[in-house]
Amino acid sequence: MSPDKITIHDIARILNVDSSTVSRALNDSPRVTEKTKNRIIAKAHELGYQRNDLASNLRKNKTNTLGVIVPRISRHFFSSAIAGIEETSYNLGYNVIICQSLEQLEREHNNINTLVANRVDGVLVSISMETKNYEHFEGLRKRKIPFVFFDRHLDIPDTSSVLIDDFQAGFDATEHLIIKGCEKIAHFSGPMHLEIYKNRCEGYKAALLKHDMEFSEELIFSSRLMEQDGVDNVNKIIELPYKVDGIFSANDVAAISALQQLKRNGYKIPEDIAIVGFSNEGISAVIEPSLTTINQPGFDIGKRAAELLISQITNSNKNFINEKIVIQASLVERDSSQHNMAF
Amino acid sequence: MSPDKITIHDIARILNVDSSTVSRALNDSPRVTEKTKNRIIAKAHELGYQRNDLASNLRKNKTNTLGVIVPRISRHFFSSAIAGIEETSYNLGYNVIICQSLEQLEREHNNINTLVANRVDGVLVSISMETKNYEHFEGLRKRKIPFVFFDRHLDIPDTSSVLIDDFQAGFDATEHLIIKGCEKIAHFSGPMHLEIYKNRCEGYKAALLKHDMEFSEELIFSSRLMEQDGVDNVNKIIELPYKVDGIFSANDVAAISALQQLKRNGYKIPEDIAIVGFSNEGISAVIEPSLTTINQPGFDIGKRAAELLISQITNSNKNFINEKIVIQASLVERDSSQHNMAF
DNA sequence: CTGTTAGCGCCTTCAG
DNA sequence: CTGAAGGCGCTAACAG
Repeated sequence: MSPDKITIHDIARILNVDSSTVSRALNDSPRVTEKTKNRIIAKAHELGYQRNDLASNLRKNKTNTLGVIVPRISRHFFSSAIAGIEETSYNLGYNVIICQSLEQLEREHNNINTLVANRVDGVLVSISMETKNYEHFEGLRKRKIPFVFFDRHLDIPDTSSVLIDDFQAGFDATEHLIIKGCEKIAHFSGPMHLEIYKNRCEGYKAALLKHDMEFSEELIFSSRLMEQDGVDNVNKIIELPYKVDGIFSANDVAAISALQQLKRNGYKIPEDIAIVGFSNEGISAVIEPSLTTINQPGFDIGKRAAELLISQITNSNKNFINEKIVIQASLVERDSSQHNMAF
Repeated sequence: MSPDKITIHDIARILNVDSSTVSRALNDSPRVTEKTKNRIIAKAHELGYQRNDLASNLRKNKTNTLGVIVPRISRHFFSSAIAGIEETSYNLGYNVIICQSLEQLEREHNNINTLVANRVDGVLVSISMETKNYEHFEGLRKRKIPFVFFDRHLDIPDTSSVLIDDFQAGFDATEHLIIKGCEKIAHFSGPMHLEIYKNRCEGYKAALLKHDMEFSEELIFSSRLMEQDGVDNVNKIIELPYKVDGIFSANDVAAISALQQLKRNGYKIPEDIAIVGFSNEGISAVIEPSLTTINQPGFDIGKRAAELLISQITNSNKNFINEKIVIQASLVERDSSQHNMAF
């Protein structure tokens, strides 16, 4: 007999029991004698048996697998979130299938189809920049596959999300700059149809309002989350007829490239211009202490999202309830999270 | 009929054909009339049918799924590699299941079991720091599941790997410092039982030798890839009775934390001490231009590894051949790879 | 406590 | 070109 492809039937035949007994023993059913159970387990081990989860899952109609869709795995925030998801899943006996949308709606659509075809028990998703409506998520709902948004979400009724309090974070970041004495604060934003960027911008505005500072559209710079954006924005800021002495960047990429571009132009940070940028575990470790950051706890968000999803899977009566977990982002001068130990 | 769980039998019944015809049509078999094929496809679409890949895979004994095991997803090099793997897999119709070993042998073992149970068609793995022998990979071989190492590998007969030319990279890095005029060059290493760190160190030694420079054990600092290591190493260097004017760090974490610690101590980079550190797409974008890096093309390695594995899966006669793809790491002053556009 | 039976949903011979 | 039949490997009812 070839050593690959041992089945419960092989074990059953060798031990002169029925395959269902083998199945029960291997699943640690209490309805098998300790003795036969041990015999079976020993033999299975000896033969190097590995259950075929495909068959098992097909039969049980449950895969213990979560699907995850992120815009881009290599963005540190998302890989941190995936690490959190994986950690929770591993502990709770779930596998994880990862998909990237690469910010494309069509791919996000395909990802969902793949996950459905693989009969995942639930889906965690952070939407692409192109995603503006939710019809493709209705397919999941129809199939009773629960899903939870994390970070980038759509405002769909009866849908759970794990989010950062972006309004508050934007407010804190801006107020921090105001308190430091900044008088002209620019804001680097992201695609404005994404809730997270809208909310961060609202926080920015609210902080200005609270401190009786003038708001000007001219100081809002949109962005496609590219490195070049930070450079371009700095070039525009330098051209302005007045002096900008603070920047609140809602995305880390622009914050860092802006920092470098400012330095190239002889600016001192934070003396000439203070910067507060969004960041997350790890990245802030490599940038200068001069750059204050709003820490996005990606790992924690992943963990919480996975926990929430799995609880919805387990208590199937709780599917598709509207549960919002809002996590506060913290303003830090220097990120000392343990997750920056390796990047 | 509930809208979830449509099967080929449902479609067959509605259309008064046999389920096998539906199966054929949906798989675009040439042995079905265009007309019935279209009828079937239209109806499937209308009902929102999604093939149950579990059943299909079980029957076909092929999952079109690759398993990936990495030490830690959130390390940027690995998330880049995963991005490359995912990209290739997506294009070639494969799914990807991701596992983390978290640098633990036991988890790596569990990961393999999980992947086997899920009947992946092949495995891509970068081993944990604890992995020193390969008995757990023999299980894969027995089951005829091909696997390919990338980056961190074991030297197993008849096993393919996609690697960086670490010796050459270490040599180049060190020679770069020598040419810049450094006379005392320290080396920050990693766990020495890992081939990659051993080879980088050998490259370092070879460069010193070529340029008639003295090699001293005192200037080799080992590391567990923690941020603290760079700090500790710098503190030791400062205490030395002679002046160290160059550092070649075989790991990015130590390079960056060392850079910061040196600055805290008033050193100017690269005037007082020049540093060359390993890095990879993205990370070097956030560090100072003063820090020269050896760029590890993680995305490319992932791509190549996935291509190689899938080709072995496809040509099953080519399984378990010893194919080594060696990729050159490039020394760059400033990484301008497109993949650093977002992190 | 163990065996028998019957599928999970799909694909693939083999007939017609 | 299409239908009938069988089985991938496993589990869950139902007997005994």
